[in-house]
Amino acid sequence: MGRRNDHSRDELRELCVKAAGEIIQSEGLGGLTARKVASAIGYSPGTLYVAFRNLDEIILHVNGETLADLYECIRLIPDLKPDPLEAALALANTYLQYAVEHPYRWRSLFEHRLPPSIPLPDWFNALTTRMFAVVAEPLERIRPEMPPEESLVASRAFWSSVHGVASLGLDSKLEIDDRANVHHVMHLLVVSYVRGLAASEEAAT
Amino acid sequence: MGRRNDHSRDELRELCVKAAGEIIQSEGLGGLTARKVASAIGYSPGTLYVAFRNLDEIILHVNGETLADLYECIRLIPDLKPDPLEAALALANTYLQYAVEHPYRWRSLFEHRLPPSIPLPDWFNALTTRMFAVVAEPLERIRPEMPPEESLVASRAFWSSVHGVASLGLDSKLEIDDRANVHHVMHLLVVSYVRGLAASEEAAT
DNA sequence: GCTAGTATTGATCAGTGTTCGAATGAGCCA
DNA sequence: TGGCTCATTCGAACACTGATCAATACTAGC
Repeated sequence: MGRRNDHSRDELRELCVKAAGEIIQSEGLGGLTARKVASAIGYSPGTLYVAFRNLDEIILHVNGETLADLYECIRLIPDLKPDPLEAALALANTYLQYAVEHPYRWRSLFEHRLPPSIPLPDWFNALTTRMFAVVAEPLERIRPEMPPEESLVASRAFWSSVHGVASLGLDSKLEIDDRANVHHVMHLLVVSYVRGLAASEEAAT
Repeated sequence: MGRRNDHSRDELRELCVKAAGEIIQSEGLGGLTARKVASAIGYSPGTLYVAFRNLDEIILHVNGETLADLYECIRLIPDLKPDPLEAALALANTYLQYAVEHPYRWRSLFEHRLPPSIPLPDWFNALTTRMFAVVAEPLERIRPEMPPEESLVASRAFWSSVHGVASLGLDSKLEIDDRANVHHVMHLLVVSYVRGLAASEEAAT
């Protein structure tokens, strides 16, 4: 064939990301292949590589959408829950729920890794930062005197640990019976962490 | 060639796991291929498949060794640190240190995933359980009245959250400047969690 | 020295990401 | 309308992957 011009380059990129997202959603990151994406959008494999440098770049955009999606799920929580502990619990539960409902998309966020030399692009990191900001807000309400550096650390500690529980829990690496218990573990983590954070006037070493 | 009988089947398995472990250690899970393992032990690719069902099985054994290794690093900590908070800090720091020092081996523990239908073998799960037991002990000292189910949950919450911080931190997904700050985040997590756990007489919902 | 049987091989298969020369057809100008 | 140009698209090809299995080379027993 030759020039069809059915889609502009930007439309092509969008098509690729959409198709790749659907494949990841239903088959997982491991089920994603260049040929599948190509055939899903009705182009040949070679065409993917004029729209993106490689498959990694496509996956990165899918993950970006997932991050944005997750952000939408949590962004309003701090406003809806005046009580910091309740807000923290809602954030953690929403995260866990998202992971349960979109297991493959969520996993792709952590399964996918760029070659060690290549750093994540700025637009991607911005999505992460924005998310931490949502989490930081209720924690700051717990200890208003906390300096900004400290709140940064507190939000990272909180969000990573919530992620850790979700991650090991849903991978059944917790050696704990059923799924309900993952929620139990999450609850204990959040309650303890928030209570401990509130109790410590000086948290640094 | 034909029958060489240089090694018994068990020796062959050991050789494979050793070679695979070294490849993972230096090139990561992604750098592991059946052909590399075969050439490292001086056999042809086909021979791997008489010793193991597939590559996954080899990786599982490498991960098992890593888990055992990590266990050796932490097992004595509760005895050496009578103070529960100090023990918890030492456990978390040792975990983080292990992850920093053996990044590829450690990552392989979580990067590798069996097909969804196939559960982890019992001998592997036993290694995980054994590890949680070490972690549970200092936490029980914090709240001696805690029933066994509760201590199970508490140790899972603790260890998963420590893992979460290490995992996101070392993947530079924390959006935080330098590596020293990962330790800072870990410290805050442990101090807060332990303090909060101590404070809560009733932790369940 | 022969034979039986097994340990080992390596060519082979179907798949992967990625590349690039070749083919096509849209848009432009005479 | 005819012809030209060149961006766009294709798909064969490359080097690789995990896994299989008929053929082979060897050891052990007699």
